[in-house]
Amino acid sequence: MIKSNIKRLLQYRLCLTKFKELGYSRIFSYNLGNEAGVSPEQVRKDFSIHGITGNKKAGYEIESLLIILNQIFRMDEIHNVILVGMGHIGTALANYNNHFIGQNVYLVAGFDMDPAKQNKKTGIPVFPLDKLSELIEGFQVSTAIITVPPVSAQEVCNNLIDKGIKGILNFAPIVLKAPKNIIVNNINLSTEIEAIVYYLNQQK
Amino acid sequence: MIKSNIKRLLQYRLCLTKFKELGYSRIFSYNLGNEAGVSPEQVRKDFSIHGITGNKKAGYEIESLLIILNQIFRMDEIHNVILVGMGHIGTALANYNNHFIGQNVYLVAGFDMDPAKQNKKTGIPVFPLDKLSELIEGFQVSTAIITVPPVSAQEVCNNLIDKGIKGILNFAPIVLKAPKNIIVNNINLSTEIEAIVYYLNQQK
DNA sequence: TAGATTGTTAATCGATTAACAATC
DNA sequence: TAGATTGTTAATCGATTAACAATC
Repeated sequence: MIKSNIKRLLQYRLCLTKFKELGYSRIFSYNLGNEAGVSPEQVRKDFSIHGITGNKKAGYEIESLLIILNQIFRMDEIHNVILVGMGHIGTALANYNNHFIGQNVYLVAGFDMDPAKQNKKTGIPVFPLDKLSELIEGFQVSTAIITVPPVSAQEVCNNLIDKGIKGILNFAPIVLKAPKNIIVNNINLSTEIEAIVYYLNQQK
Repeated sequence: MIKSNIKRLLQYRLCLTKFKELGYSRIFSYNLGNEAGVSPEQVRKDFSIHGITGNKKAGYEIESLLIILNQIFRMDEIHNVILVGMGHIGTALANYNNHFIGQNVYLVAGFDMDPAKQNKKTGIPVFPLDKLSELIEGFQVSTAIITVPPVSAQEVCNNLIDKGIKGILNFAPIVLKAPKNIIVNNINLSTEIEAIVYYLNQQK
């Protein structure tokens, strides 16, 4: 499970980029918290955890904050990512190419067992699964996105780990089982909608 | 923010459906926890919170568990959902029609300001934004999905709330601001990948 | 019955919030 | 300087885990 603290830091980074584009050079915890939807104390605490300090009177300098955050998240290095399953969601992510994912994160290849999908025109080249090893090694990929149907997700997951993948973002609606040293982030889009429906009914 | 307890209950529901299809009629907290990736104690505790009880020796009956969960999440009623922004992600979700979202949750209409997107062939009809009121009222919609670019997301959000929407699933990479009575679930896909990259580097 | 499983209470853990001294 | 803001410590809150009596 991804820590809230980490998610918020990444959110702060987005907000800071926005403030920078608006021409700001310094910012207070209050402004950043307001933009990120959290309290100023939470912002300072989050920074404190990672040893990030500001200026007692003048808040934080946006530029240096961004540099520190980029270091924490290794955004100064290139991270190649692959995607398995060129269905609707997979194709959508591929069409963003490296735009949906952050700075210096690149979707270098897609995979699908269906030859028709392999010829499909998307933002990234699509290969059959027997090319996995070759491309993972060639592009030095350690992170993969799974967008296959739930029945085949665990099998694909095992296959990816076997080929050297260490981190997985899974969109298939099952909880993937993997060794503890593998980072698995399960996202279930239907659950996110159903939870909203639940809370709406709670209000009544 | 969605409680973990609620997310897990929805996950249990998926697992139970799977077990049912495999022909099982009863299940122990251990089996369910194993499938959902949590401890048996966590399963029992989650059930306990909602007053769900099993049988001291024979575990839980799958069929009645599913009935109770469906009641908790109002899955016996129809929930119509709309989607604003027919870009890559929006189109992908629309193409699933009501398959990506749960039982009795239907994507009834998409919206986009671009007339070209309005004619695009997708699983759902696409309208200009001035039809929002008409369709929200006609289909009695209270939940919307936002898949527009970040610059227009807050404006779309305000517009939706103004038209009577009470719950929002937001894929735009900003934290939407909304009154407390509005349920907002912000999902940032790039953050999910970047968090994995972070944890992978932590291991080194 | 004996053994296994539930349901709940208590203990622990972690995360958020509050408070406030330090200080720019 | 006075006032505002940070950074950290302590307090609170909530969620998870452990323990175990009840019991099928």
